[in-house]
Amino acid sequence: MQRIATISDVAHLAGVSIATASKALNGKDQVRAETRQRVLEAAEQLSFRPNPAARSLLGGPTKTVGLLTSDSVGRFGIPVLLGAEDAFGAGEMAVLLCDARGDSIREQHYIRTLLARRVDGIIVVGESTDARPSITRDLGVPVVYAYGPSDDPDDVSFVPDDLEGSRTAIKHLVTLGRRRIAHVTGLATYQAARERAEGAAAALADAGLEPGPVFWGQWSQRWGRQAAAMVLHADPEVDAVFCGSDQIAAGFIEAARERGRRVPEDIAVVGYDNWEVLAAESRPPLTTIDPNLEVLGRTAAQHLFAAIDGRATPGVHRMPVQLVIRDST
Amino acid sequence: MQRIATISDVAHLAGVSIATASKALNGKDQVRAETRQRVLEAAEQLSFRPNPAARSLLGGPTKTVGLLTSDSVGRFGIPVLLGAEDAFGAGEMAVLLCDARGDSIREQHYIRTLLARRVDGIIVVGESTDARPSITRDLGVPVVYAYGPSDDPDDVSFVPDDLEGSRTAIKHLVTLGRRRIAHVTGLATYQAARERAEGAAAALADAGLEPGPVFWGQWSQRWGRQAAAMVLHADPEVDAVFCGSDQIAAGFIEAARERGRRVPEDIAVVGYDNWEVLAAESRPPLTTIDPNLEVLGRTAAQHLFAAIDGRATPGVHRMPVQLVIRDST
DNA sequence: TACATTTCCGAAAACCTTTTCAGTTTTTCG
DNA sequence: CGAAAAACTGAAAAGGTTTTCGGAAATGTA
Repeated sequence: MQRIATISDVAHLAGVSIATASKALNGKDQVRAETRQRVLEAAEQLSFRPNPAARSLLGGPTKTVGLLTSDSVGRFGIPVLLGAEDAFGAGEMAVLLCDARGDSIREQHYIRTLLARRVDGIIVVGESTDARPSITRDLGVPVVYAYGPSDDPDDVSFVPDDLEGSRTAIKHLVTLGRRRIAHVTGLATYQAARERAEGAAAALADAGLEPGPVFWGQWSQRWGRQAAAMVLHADPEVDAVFCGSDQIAAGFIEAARERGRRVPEDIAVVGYDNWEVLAAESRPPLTTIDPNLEVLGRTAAQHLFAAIDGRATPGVHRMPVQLVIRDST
Repeated sequence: MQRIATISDVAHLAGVSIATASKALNGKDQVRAETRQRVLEAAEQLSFRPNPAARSLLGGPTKTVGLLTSDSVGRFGIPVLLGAEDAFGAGEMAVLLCDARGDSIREQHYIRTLLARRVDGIIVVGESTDARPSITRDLGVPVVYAYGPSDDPDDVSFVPDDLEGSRTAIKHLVTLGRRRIAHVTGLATYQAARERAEGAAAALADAGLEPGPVFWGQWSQRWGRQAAAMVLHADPEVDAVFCGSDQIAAGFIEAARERGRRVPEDIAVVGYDNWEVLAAESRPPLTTIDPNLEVLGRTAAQHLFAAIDGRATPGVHRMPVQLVIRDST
């Protein structure tokens, strides 16, 4: 087992004092270029990494951030988390992972733990796009909310732009010449469902079409199948359906096919989420809206950096989403 | 924002020396009960949390572990990671998350970072059950491998027992009276595919049946559909198929149905992984093997605790898996 | 050469906690 | 009561890094 090199090992190898070594390594300008070079080489040779504990003892940054997920990291949390981890890794930050499992007691506990460890900032990853209680007040460290925004508009939040996403989906269908467009989505208790329906209605109005019916249900394949029956019965002439999730869309396609409708010839289907396993594997592969969650996570992380630097950017930021065109339209 | 209390604040408030306060707080037995009480109250009042940085500087445990994933995008890593996080959280451990994205340079970098931060131990979460190079040598901290074992048998590794899982699947089919059992699975370059095929063959032999054909392909739904055609063509009398993954099984079921075979009446199907979205939503819902990944992760974490305590348990430990019976058999 | 600047370097303090060791007080026992 | 043992307390050091400040060396000026 190799002993981990300390700065005094480096200083000794370079033949300078500890103080000089520190200054050389941190880019202070009181060191001759040639001396600095020697120190840097010594550090390289010993693969020296400053001990963050010692550093933070001085009151400096700990180069550590907390990643607090409110619910056991679901399907949506993961990419956000990865994007954030990616950005932090590049910034020499270490990420402390805390999964509160939807338990607010546990969340409080984790927040205290994170503060005791003197994290420089916290990212809160939500489980849905519904607003969640702010934890920012009096915390003493910057907080950025990703996916699920804070209920305090002065906090910094990043959410996917579902309004724009659903507009894009509808516009795509209209461009293809579809005129009778239904919308099948999840529970209206979800902000995501409400916003997607709202965006869809707005886009239909823009196109001079009357808003089609909205079918609210579960976020499941089963509901997609049920809804197919309802939609086709309610309006046999329907030529397109915009689904609030890929799961719903996958169920819808399946049931529509069984009823003899060809996709996309008779009825075009657009999903939401771009959940690869469903969207790419369904038959035909699904046109869908990709919420770019990894980019969202990365962006949130970068803004946490900024906030740590004192350049916070309050507000709920809507991140662009993307239309992924496959064979279902 | 209030200044964070230090132990000397506590000592001062309680009217004792710093040393006494420390001993009282850490349960050392050289403090009179009444003194201890006073200190504890003072700590409570100031909501004092010891600074882990200062603590770790002394060479004591940092109460921090590294969670190194080679590819956490993979859906297998996630539950393992959650289980581990769960166990650590309960043990007052903080988890440093590092995602090397399958890049060994990056992995080296992260390992150095973790060491510089003086983690007490590291869990390495693999992306597949194939053995991966050991990082344990000369590291100076205990390492436990979860899901993907180390290639060094002296390391501590935890993997799902695919051999037993596939035996269970076959036994289940045999119990149901099925006799002509095919096996459709992924690429033979995967240890998982090889072991599952091996276990299946062994179980068939145990039952006095001749091993059916094995179809190697991709881990995809598409391959499942293709394979259905091949299997049904090769042996029209086949009455069961054991698939190496739920994706394959889902594809198989779909294609079999299209060819007029009823599941499970004409042909029973068992999947592998218990990937909820596929297994529970397919029609009919899939009987499948659940590898219990979250338990595996938790167990690995607990054994890391043990290893940190000096009670390592070398070897590759095969963790039990579970048959989940649904409607496809 | 003598002096004033400028440049560079190193000693030491500070950060917070734990632990050791020596000193002080209390208790026990003959 | 006196001595020995036990119980308790506090000063100080250690751990790795950054920063401040004073001093030394090098350079420029008279």
